[in-house]
Amino acid sequence: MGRAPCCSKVGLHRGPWTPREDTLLTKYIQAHGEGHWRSLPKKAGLLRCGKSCRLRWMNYLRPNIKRGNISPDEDDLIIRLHSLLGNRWSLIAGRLPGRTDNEIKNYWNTHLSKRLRCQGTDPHTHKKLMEPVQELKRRNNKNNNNTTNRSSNRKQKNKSTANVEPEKPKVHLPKPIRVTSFPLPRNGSFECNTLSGSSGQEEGCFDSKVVDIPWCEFKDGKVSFLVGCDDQGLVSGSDNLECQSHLPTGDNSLEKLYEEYLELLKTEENQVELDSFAESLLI
DNA sequence: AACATAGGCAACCGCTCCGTT
DNA sequence: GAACGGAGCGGTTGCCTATGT
Repeated sequence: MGRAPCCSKVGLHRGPWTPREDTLLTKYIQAHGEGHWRSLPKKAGLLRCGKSCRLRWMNYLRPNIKRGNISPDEDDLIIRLHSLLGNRWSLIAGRLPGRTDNEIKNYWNTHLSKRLRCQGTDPHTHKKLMEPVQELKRRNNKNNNNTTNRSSNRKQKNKSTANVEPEKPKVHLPKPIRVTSFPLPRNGSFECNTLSGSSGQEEGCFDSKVVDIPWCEFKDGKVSFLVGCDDQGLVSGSDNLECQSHLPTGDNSLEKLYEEYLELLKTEENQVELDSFAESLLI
């Protein structure tokens, strides 16, 4: 099913955004709301592709975006979520208030995967490696790897990993349910008072009619939730349609969320539930 | 001080999903 | 059911900065 590119690339700006472009985009969205990305640039007076506008807004201009300073708690949560969900950055980001999928993806690739390797854990499978990989000192491969440019270096890196690990068959994982006509900010707030779409309002949340429940499944007439949908802000339970799923946004609440998550992981029963849920996502 | 290289991150690309016609 | 368009996602790239020699 071929399709035309999302926009004509002729005459469009690319590369880093200027403050002026940021302002134009922000003002337009403040006035007209998100969505209609394809037509937005023209209306906003931007010479940008709609996708580019969307990305810029989602990752940098949205309100309540946290930048940098990922806390150790967040680190740990990312690692645990990755072990459950794999590279499904948007889902992981959805559990971390104020964080974007792009930021988490970058952070994973540049920090966490290395750290895991150093700790003797395979960052892909989260299983123990035979022996921990020594932390690579800067430029320690100068003698071993005489690549002169970055991209070939990267390609080399990819090749070498491909040699180590058998190539995984491409599996198309199910996406989270999108029952929305309005894009929900993924910075931690989503609402699901009921699945019929009536929404509670939370301070700081966008006005939304959205139910975006990445970790819930319908099975045998029951609805099961994993994280973020029960009255503790975390996991589990069936027949829990009246879930309170407001993810906390404050520092303490993130801590609380994390503690509850750990608590959940401690119990074998819940671990099984988490595992089976994760499996259900992968099938 | 100058250069080479690795690290980090913003942005792009291509693909898939979903809703509409 | 097919075609199409909008939107979202994950992988990859390219540029700037930091650091080592």
